[in-house]
Amino acid sequence: MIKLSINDSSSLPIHIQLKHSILMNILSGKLEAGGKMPSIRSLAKILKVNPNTVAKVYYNLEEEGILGGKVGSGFTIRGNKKKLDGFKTLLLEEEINNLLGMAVGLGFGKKELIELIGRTIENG
Amino acid sequence: MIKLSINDSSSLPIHIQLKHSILMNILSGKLEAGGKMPSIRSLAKILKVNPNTVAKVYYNLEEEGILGGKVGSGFTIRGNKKKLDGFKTLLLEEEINNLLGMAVGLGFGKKELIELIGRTIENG
DNA sequence: AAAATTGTACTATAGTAATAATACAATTAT
DNA sequence: ATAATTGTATTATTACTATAGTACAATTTT
Repeated sequence: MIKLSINDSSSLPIHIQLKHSILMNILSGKLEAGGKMPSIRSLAKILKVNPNTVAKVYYNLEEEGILGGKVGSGFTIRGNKKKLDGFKTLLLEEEINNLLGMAVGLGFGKKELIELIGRTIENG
Repeated sequence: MIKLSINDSSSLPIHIQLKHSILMNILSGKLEAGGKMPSIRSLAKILKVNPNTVAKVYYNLEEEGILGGKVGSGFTIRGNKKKLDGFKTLLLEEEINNLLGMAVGLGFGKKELIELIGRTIENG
């Protein structure tokens, strides 16, 4: 089941959030490779967002080879398992590095950080 | 030594990036509580950014009690060690939860994640 | 006292993001 | 065949971000 989210209070533009959200759904397998994406109009309606904005995201993902679109039949998720798996690892590593950068910047040591992460994972 | 950074290719607006950057400098102790901030004009010149944008960030941090400004003498970093430490932990926990959310969303297990983090920390 | 610096405030302009509305062509469903 | 759906494209409008320029009052420096 697809689950997309847009946060109004986020400072990130909607099309960036939506792209990220769609990517997450594809990479997690909620949207299967080869399967069909919701139509631009239907998705726009569900998310209460302008169709132009959804189209923009779809076009963008098409340029990156993640989606393929045809008039009349809609957008399809392009297989390319390798590329998708690459994205997956890349995305997570990027997030880990963000966390690491912040922790180091704030003066946390490695041990301290790992400990805090462990605690957070257990309590979450 | 203060070290601020603005990324042109980021989707986040400059004033958000700058606020975050300043906050990091304060929380890490690079900018001491009670110390003076660079003047709006000088900081704007250094970062090659409009003075209005810097002012906006300073006003914003003033509202949150992090900074205090006076005409003629400039902005000062409001002590409140407790509040600053609170911010520090909050910021890091938020980042950890971001990572966790993404990992879970992508289908990674706790063990898998901790292992990957550990490896990334060592290799970083 | 005079000059320089600083925060504060305002107007104007340009670019991007997002919305609204409409139209057309290709495909699918009936 | 006809109708409905879908991608594609365009124009207009609004809001936000950032810049540029100017001006004034309070403080600091000289």
